[in-house]
Amino acid sequence: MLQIPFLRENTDDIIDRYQKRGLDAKSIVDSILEIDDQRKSTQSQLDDELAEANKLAKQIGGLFKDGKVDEANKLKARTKELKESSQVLKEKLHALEANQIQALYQLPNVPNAKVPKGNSEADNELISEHGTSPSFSFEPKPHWELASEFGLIDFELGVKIAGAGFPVYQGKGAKLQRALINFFLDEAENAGYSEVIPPLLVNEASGIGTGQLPDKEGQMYHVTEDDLYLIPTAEVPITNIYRDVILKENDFPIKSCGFTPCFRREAGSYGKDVRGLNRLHQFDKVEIVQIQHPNKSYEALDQMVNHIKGLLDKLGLQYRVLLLCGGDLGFTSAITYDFEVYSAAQDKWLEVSSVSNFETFQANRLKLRFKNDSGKTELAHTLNGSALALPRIMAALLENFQTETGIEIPEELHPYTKFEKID
RNA sequence: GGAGAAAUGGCAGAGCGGUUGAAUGCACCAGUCUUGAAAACUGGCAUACCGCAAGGUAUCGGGGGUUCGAAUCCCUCUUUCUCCGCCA
Repeated sequence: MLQIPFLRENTDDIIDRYQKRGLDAKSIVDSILEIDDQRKSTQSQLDDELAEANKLAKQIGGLFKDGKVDEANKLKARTKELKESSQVLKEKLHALEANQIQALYQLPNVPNAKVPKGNSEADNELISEHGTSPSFSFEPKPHWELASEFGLIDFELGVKIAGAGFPVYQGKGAKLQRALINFFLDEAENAGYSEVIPPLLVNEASGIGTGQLPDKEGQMYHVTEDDLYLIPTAEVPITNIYRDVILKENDFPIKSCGFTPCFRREAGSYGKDVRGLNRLHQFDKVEIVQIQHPNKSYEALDQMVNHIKGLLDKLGLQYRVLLLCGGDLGFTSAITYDFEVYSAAQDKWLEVSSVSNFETFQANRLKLRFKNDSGKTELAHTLNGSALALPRIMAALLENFQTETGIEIPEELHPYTKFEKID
C-alpha cells in the first residue's frame, strides 16, 4: 500500500512508472487524492467541533461544582447541538476513510526504475545464465516416470487421500526431500538467517499485512469456520511477526528463515504444464526474509540473490536469473528476480525461486516501522525470497542427474541423504 | 465445550465518572558530579491524523452505548489466566 504523501508529491512519476505494468492509474490516483482532500477538511471540521465540546464539558463540570446549575444547563444545549453535528461528520469521515483504503488496496506497488516494461513473461530480462546442460547417451525420462520407477513419489495415492496436487513422498523420495530442507536451512543459517517455525494458518490481518488479502483471496485455502487461511508461503507468517512493530535503527538487518509447507488453490490451472511436481496444491519451501533500513534494502536484495545462486551452484544445477518485467511483477513487489532451473527431460525452465524487494509497500500495511536517527518513525523495507522451493528442485535433480542405472545425488547432499545414489 | 477472573505506556503497576495521555517503580536516552565507572541528582522518554507553528483531535484489548463529561458505568466481540471436560 502506498503512502498518501508519496503519492501526492510524485503523482506524475508514479503514474508513469505504473505504465510498466500496463496499468493506467491516473483516474484512481486522482480520486485517491481527491478523497484525501475531503478527508482532511472533514477531519479538521470534526476536530474543531470536538475541541469546542471538550471545552464546554470542562466548563460545565466547573459550574456544577460551584452550584451554578442554571448556567450549566444553558451550556448543555450547545453541547447537544455539537454532538449531533459531530456525529454526522464522524460518519462522513468513516465513509471517506473506507473509500480511500479500498482505492489504495487496488494500487499495486510502483515498479523500481530498473524494471523493464512488458506484458508477460516473454518480456522478462535475462540477467545471467549459469552451468551447462546435461548430456545423455539415452533418452532422459521426465521426473514423474523416474519418481514412479524408483518408488519416490506416489501421485495417485495423494489423489486418494486428498486430491490432485497433493503428492505422497516415499522411501528415498521422502529422505531426499528432508535432506534438501535441512541443507537449505543450514545454508540459510550460515548466511546469518535465524530459523523460525511459524503457524501454517494465519488470520485475516496477516493476509492483509503482506498483501495476499483482499486481492488474492481465491488463491488461498480459507477455513471459513474459524476464518483462518492456510499459508501460500512462509513469507506471510514470518513477515507478520513484525506487524505493528517499531524497531530501533540498530535492529537492522533482521534476517529470518523458515521451512513450511505451502498451500495454494491454483484455481484454473490444469494440463501438461502442471504434470508431476510442476504445480502442486501443497509443496515445501524454505523461505528467507529480511527487514531492512530503506538505504540498505537493495544491498540486501543483491545479497539474497547471491545466496540463491550459491545454493544452485552447490547442487550443480543449470539455471538462469531473470528480472521480471512490469506485467509479470507481483502485486506487492517493487522488483523481482526469478530463478529458473533447466529441466533436461522436459526441455524447459522451471521457476524455483523468486526474490523481491517490497520497499515500504508491505511495511505500510504492516505498520512495520523504525525510529530513525532524528527520532522520527519511518517505514522499514521488507524483502523475501524462496531458498528454495522444493518440488521443482526435486524434479530437476531427478531429471538432470539420471543415469542408466539410477539417479546420482549431488555431493553436497550426501551428508544429508546418507546415500549417494537412488537405484 | 462449561464456570469464574482479568486486559492500562517498553515492562511492572496505580487510577474505577470531572483540567488523567494517564501516579509510582524499573528499563531506556541526555546532562551534572567523577581520573573513569557505579551510585546520587536533574531533565527527557507512546502512536496516529490536521497544522509553518502555537496548538488541536483521537487512542487505557476491539466495536457499540449511557452521560454535558468515560481508563472508570452498560452491552458485545476478542484474547489471557484459573477450575472442569476432552485430547497429541
